[in-house]
Amino acid sequence: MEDGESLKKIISHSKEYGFVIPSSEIYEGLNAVYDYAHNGVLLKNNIREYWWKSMVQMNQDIIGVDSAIFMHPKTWIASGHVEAFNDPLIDNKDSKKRYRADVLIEDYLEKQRNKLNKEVLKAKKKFGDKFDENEFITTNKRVLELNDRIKSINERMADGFKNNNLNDIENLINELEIKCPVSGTSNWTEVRQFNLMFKTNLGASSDSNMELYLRPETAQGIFLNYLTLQKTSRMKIPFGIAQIGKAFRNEIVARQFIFRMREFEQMEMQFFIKPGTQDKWYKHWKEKRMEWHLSLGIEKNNYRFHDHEKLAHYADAASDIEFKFPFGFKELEGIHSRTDFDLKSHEKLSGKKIQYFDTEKNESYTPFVIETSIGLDRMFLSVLSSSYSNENLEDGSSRVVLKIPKQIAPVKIAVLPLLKKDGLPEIAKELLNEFSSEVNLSYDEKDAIGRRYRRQDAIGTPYCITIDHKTLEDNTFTLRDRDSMGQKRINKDELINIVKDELTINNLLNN
RNA sequence: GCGGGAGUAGCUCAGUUGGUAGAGCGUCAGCCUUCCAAGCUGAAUGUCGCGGGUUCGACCCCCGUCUCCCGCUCCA
Repeated sequence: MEDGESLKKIISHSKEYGFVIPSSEIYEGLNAVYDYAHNGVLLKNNIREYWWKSMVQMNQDIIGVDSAIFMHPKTWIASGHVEAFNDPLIDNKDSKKRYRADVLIEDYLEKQRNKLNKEVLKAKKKFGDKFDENEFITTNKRVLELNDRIKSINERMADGFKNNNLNDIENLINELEIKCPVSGTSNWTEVRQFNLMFKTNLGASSDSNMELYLRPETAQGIFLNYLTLQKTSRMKIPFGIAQIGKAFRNEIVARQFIFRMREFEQMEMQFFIKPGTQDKWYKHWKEKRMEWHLSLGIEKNNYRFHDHEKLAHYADAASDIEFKFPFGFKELEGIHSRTDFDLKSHEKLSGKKIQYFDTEKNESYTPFVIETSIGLDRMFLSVLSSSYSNENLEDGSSRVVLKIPKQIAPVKIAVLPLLKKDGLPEIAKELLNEFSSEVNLSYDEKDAIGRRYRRQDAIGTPYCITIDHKTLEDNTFTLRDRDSMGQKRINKDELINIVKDELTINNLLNN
């Protein structure tokens, strides 16, 4: 199947069977905003629960928090988002390529510096011991010009960026006749500012309000609360703080269904460690997190690590767990060694001491942090896209089946009376009542039994239980398996065991 | 934001050189049926993405706009 095709199929299947639907559709929808319908919520909740239990409930050294989406605006100054999330961008009209305007100038500058270095090296060789770099630069006319140019560009860039003056940046690009590396032309659009954080106002009246951002990541809610959480839970390093919540980014291009949305949900954990131990813990969490993914039982080849070469400003090591989505391998989860960057900058900006006191050594220090951060919506899409399959059956017919890992399937068992008479529906409903507090069930009495099986296949229900006339005599029923389509006769005790052994999230956790 | 493609019922799509819409599947009601969709009968469902223009008349032509997919771009 072609990639584009298969994503399209998943999108329409998602809608038709109540997983994910476009937001505000009666008003023509909103770009890259989606709502989760009934089966979608069930699946999403299960993934969330699986993550939370395995990270928090099963780790005595990890605690939880649920911080507010609104945070003090200074948070984002300290975190570096105010600076780093404001990109001036420019397009080349010929090549249709888009660049960060400042990077374009930086690259140009880099070239000039290389030129200068070459000249210096050449002269060095020529003059040997007698060479004086400063003298050379100030006396050689050509080199002096080059040096002055570099200086002046540097200054202008600093000015332009300080005042956020897009015109300055644009003029500089035009003056320097910077060319697009692809088209080789200087046919540029104007420079535009992209702010990747959503702004809103706190306070209803216009004179008393405060401008703030919707959080672009949940991590800062952990860092700001780090010391209070550590103290109130009496945690000792190493320990972690986990959080699940929404984050918002005004992406330039939000696309590919729920893969990149402007409003999304993160599940992340910040693990606080002693400085110097980051290599060990980074490795530890990389392995741990991969294990977690693989324990779901989705084909192993769908996952791979991607170690970052270019690191973000806060990290000293970073790796992604990538998943093979219908549109290729893309980031599913990030494991970052964040050093003490965040805590240190909050400490600096707030003036409050945010350190850990080590009672054994009687000294305090700023912990280092290892972060694991996974997109819940991406996880959802990975489950959905890897479980979707269109099977051709021996009898020439076909079926669409979602082979979702049983333990996180939205509906675990469908209870189906073979006929809707002779008391069969009544027995089915009794079963429903008996098990619905344990697992999510569904009841269906409409249409031929085969059709009902297919309906359950389409939403990924692992088992169907069919009540027939024999049930009236001996209390047994047919158990039909989603993946093999095989059937067998079981009694209620056996059903209880199946529920207990196969269909709960605890089964995943105990493996 | 650029380029390409697309938007008609829940889904997949058809639609006569412009005369205000159809099919299959699905859904609902009923019948028939003792285990893998496609037996029978009946029914509902669309401001043809949205707004404007041309026209006596627009799903169809023109302009704008929104949304989706692909490529580029961007990505803490």
